[in-house]
Amino acid sequence: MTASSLPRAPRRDAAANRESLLAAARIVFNRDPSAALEAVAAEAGLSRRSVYGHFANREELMLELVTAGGRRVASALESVAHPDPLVRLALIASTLWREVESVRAMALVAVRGPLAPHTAATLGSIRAKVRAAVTEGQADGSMRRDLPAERLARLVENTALAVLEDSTEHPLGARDGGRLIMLMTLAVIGLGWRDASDFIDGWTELAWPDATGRPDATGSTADTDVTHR
Amino acid sequence: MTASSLPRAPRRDAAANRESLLAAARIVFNRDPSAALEAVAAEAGLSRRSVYGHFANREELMLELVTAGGRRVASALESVAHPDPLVRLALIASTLWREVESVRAMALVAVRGPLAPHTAATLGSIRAKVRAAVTEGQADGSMRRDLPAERLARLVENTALAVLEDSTEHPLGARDGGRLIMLMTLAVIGLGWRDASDFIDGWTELAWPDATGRPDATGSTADTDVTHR
DNA sequence: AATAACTTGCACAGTCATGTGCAAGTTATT
DNA sequence: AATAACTTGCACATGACTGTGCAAGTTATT
Repeated sequence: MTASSLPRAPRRDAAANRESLLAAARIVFNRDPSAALEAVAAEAGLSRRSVYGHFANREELMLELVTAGGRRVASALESVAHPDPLVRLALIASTLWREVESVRAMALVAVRGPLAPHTAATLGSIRAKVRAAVTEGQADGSMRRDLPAERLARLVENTALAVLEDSTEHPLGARDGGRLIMLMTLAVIGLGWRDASDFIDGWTELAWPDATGRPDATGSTADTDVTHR
Repeated sequence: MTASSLPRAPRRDAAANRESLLAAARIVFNRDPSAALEAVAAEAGLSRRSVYGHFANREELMLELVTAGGRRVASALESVAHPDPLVRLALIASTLWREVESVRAMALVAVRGPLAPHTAATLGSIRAKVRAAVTEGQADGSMRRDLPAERLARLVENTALAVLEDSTEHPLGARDGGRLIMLMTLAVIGLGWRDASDFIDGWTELAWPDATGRPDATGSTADTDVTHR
């Protein structure tokens, strides 16, 4: 006796298909944000027509994709807090690394398209956090002062994206990627490479959160060769 | 008596229009690589139809744009040579800065599209140069060794592009831009910000080529505030 | 087993951009 | 002033993609 004598409950496999479509969209649109829905459907193993059974139109699919990603990223970033602005920046960076897929999807769509304003809202909260850390770091002398905070913040942001992008074409293990994005962030912010390495190693909160004691969940690509100093 | 009694010589204004179209294409496609030819024609003050009077099709326009840019960049880079790989890298960076427009146009098209192989050839020569400098720098200890040369070279490349892109939305004076792109390159390569600044100031060949003695040709945006240490 | 929920294929209308043909204009050149 | 070179506007064919309607299937649920 769920709800009196109403027609019936929606089928469960439909929800699954909906998820398949979203997953497919993430993959396909990550390659080419303007790919046809046909391609998405194919990736999901469904027909183009059925896409419209789950989403009103292309834009709604995109929106769903981006808001979901946005929520993930935003919630992941909420917990980031640390008195030292340098540590905080590194934490933001490595957090983003853990959300690569979401971040990339958003970044690609956010560039242009009708969703730009929508994504800007989510991306905006990240920007604010970065911006604050940078201003603080410049004030206490731990970050370079030869550039205005706004520009430095944008450079940090773009560098992170660059690492993220590069890692799609040239895959990186989870832990190596996390370290690399921190290294690059610290580099842009003004640290020399040895200082950056030492800095990361000096803070336990910047160590890779290793549930077990084993190497790497995502499989450490030999390519990286991050020799830790 | 130029060439016997042939029909006639081509008109000169036609060539001018052709140039207008190329210039317009550079502007429009820089905003949106997949913009319609209509937009390009409009930017050039011509009709869409006339585009086809100068170029067989969209792709030919693109090709022309990219090869022209490629030649400029390539020839500008030919003269870059220096025993010290760090200086060489900085020189490559600042040379690219001087070719922003060409570089951006190429980079945007090179990403995807049918011209990717074509641009790859031109970009390839830059890559090789960067790659060589990096390998050399790692060998003599002047560049970070915690990353494999390939990846480091790509990071340098992407960082330069990031600076270039950022500078379109947030303009930079010619000299400030040149300095910034060198600073970022050196940062990625491993130098701390003070070291990078000192390094640039220490080599006369890295000083901004000031024909006269006056500040800046492109107008120095107060935004930059590059306080030189 | 009955049935509503879902998928599919197809047909169709609508949009947008490309590329071409042609006739009528405008403009540089001789 | 004559004329070839060039531009323009319009019409038209084409192709890729979106979004919708509907009939005929398939499948989960009761």
